[in-house]
Amino acid sequence: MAAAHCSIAGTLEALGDTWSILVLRELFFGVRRFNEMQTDLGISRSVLTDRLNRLLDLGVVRSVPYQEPGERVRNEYRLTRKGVGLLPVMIALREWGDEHLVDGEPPVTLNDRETGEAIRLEMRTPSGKLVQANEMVPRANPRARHTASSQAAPRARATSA
Amino acid sequence: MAAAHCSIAGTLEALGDTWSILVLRELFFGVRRFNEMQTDLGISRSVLTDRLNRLLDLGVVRSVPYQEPGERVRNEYRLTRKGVGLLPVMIALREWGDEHLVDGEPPVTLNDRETGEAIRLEMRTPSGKLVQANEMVPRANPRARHTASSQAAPRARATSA
DNA sequence: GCAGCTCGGTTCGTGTGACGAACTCAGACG
DNA sequence: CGTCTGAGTTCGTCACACGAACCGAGCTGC
Repeated sequence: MAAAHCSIAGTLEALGDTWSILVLRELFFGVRRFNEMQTDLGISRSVLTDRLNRLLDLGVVRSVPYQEPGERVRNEYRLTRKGVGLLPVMIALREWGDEHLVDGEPPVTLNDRETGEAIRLEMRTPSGKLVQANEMVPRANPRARHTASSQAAPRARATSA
Repeated sequence: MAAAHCSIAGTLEALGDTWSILVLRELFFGVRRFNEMQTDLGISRSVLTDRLNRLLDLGVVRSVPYQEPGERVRNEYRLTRKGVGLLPVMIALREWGDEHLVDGEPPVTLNDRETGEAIRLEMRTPSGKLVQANEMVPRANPRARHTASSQAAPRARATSA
């Protein structure tokens, strides 16, 4: 059952539920506080509590005490380095949505802070060659120990459109 | 409630359930047939039927008749161009899992068919500048019509580790 | 020509988990 | 003292995912 023979399954098992990625999106956008996330997302409070705890357990998020003037100390949530590593996932989801779901201008963009240019994902080899989707071949790594032996063995077929 | 003010939410609303992305992973790996997917994934047959129909409705997948010699005509599933557009999402999920979940060799890689080199995602501007996660700023697009006015307005803060 | 096989589903009863609403708790303020 | 606010917790309900069983179209062997 959904053995992590490939890291896609592992990542989805960790974060693939209805809300985790949306909570992370809030954090990427700078929304860090419980109530703010809850009203933004329309998530139920109990589920938000649960998701934040799971993200803490995963080490994707950490909680940081803060104090507004004239308020008591409270906790807010921030991405860890591990959490920031999910940025490409966010960008990939956003790019696909912008291209295939939204008509007209995309509602949010991600820009280089220095030049202001929009940021896009590219698929390249280490030598810098830009690769298109139909030029790729999945390959099982012979050096990896297989947790689940014969599941979904890649066929070395190219992805066909 | 989870309004698509940003395409991430839209994409997740379309594909963000437990199984859709794993079904797509099977298709990327060349697994196209109902039973094969079902046993690979350990998904219940009813849910697999439902997910495939949703993916067909979305236009991410199309069904193609095929006939094995000495068998009747059956249907298999293939990615459409729109479906292939999700490849960066897959790669991003895999890269994160390889880096943060798997210890040791990653079980599956994606390689350039021509040179055999591994493929990685990079974040760049159109002018070719490579950008790191902490050099990015989310920005609301003023020209986009807002479906939900004040939800989760990006703060123009950088993502902080 | 009918029994049996395989693939690709559909049906159905059960259980987990997401939901909204209400409640709790700790400190600041008047 | 009472009230307000942010951050949760508790609880009853309901939808959806689950496994197991069933269905049915076409091919083969007898």
